[in-house]
Amino acid sequence: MHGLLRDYIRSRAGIAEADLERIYTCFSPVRTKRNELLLASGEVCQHYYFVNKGCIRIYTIHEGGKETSRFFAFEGGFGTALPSFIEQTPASEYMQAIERSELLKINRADFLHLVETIPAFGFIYRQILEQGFIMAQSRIYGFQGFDALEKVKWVIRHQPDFLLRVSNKMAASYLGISPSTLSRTKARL
Amino acid sequence: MHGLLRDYIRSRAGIAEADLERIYTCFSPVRTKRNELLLASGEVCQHYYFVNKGCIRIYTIHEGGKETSRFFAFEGGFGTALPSFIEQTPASEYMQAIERSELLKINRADFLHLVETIPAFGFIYRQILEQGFIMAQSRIYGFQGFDALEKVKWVIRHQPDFLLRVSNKMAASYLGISPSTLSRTKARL
DNA sequence: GAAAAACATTGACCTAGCGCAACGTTTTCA
DNA sequence: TGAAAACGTTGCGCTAGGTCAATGTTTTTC
Repeated sequence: MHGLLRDYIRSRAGIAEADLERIYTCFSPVRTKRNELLLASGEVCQHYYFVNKGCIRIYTIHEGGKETSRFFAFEGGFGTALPSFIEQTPASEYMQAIERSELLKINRADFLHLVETIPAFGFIYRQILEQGFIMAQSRIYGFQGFDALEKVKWVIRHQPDFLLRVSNKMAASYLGISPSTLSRTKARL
Repeated sequence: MHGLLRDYIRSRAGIAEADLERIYTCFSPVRTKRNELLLASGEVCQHYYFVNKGCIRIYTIHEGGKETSRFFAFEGGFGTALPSFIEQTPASEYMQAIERSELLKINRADFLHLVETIPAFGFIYRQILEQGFIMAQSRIYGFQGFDALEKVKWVIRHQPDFLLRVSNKMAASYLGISPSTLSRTKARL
């Protein structure tokens, strides 16, 4: 149950077995069906999720109903609606499991407590933030000035199975192009 | 000299006077002239900067010479080429003072040491990362689907003096539109 | 397992905004 | 302080990619 999580932590920081145990007990398993909503816009996010199996998507819906996908967490990744989770304000985003998934969730109080009392966990959280920051920046700024073809090539290079696991519509909204354009672009790869 | 920095820290975390002193001694003052380069692409970033007066810009140059501005730090803000600073890899970005500025800089070893030995400083760094992440996301994803006029209105609302302090060219490259389009857009506000 | 709903693909049309160029203004620096 | 370089603004033509709609395919639901 906690195998992937243990690997995640162990590979990033030295940690005592007792601390690992303490961490495990804070995470509880959740099973979802396909497209199950984990958080709706307007709610305050109370949990951080770790993906054992399946996939989480974070997205927003603009006026007019258009969706923008911000982030996907696959097996072995963490994900949450960070602004809401951190500041305990109503989320502007939605969070859903886009496949039948097995998740581990931890509530905010426990999470912050672990961050503050287990140095290795605090370190890992800092890493998550740093990496998230770096990834988001490189993806997004890299995209400035990319045309559709370059964006698609970029995602194929950096997340090879992304286009295979995610629907066209979601992938398009992640890349910031229309589904039609993504279709056309894939056709001429 | 350290007044702004003290305010910054004090307003974000309770901290002992002795720890504040320790922090000060790690920061050394730097004066720059207008457009002075602090870091060139390809170099490894060794310093974190705090802006006492003036402004720092982080930007990249694509093939073809086109610039993209990623981030501006004004008075009372922190800035660095984070990916390079964190991972000690050659930076893909440039960092410059775009005005005659007074900065405080701290080197990486001292910075990490403070993060690890002064809890309040570690907390503040985590806050910087969290806020940076949130800001970057909200700016960038908010822009998905914005047309030029909406982008300009957004920046006027969120950073009212931005367009006044930053050249058209830089502002345009920050908003992801061409200087011509920014000119035209401002003309019809 | 059949009807309905959502999705992918492709074609036709249209527009926001880009590149380029011209021209006036501001900044730089010797 | 004066020449040269950089910048801001505006006009013009072009194109990448958006919307809308039609058709076929997959998924959902009862």
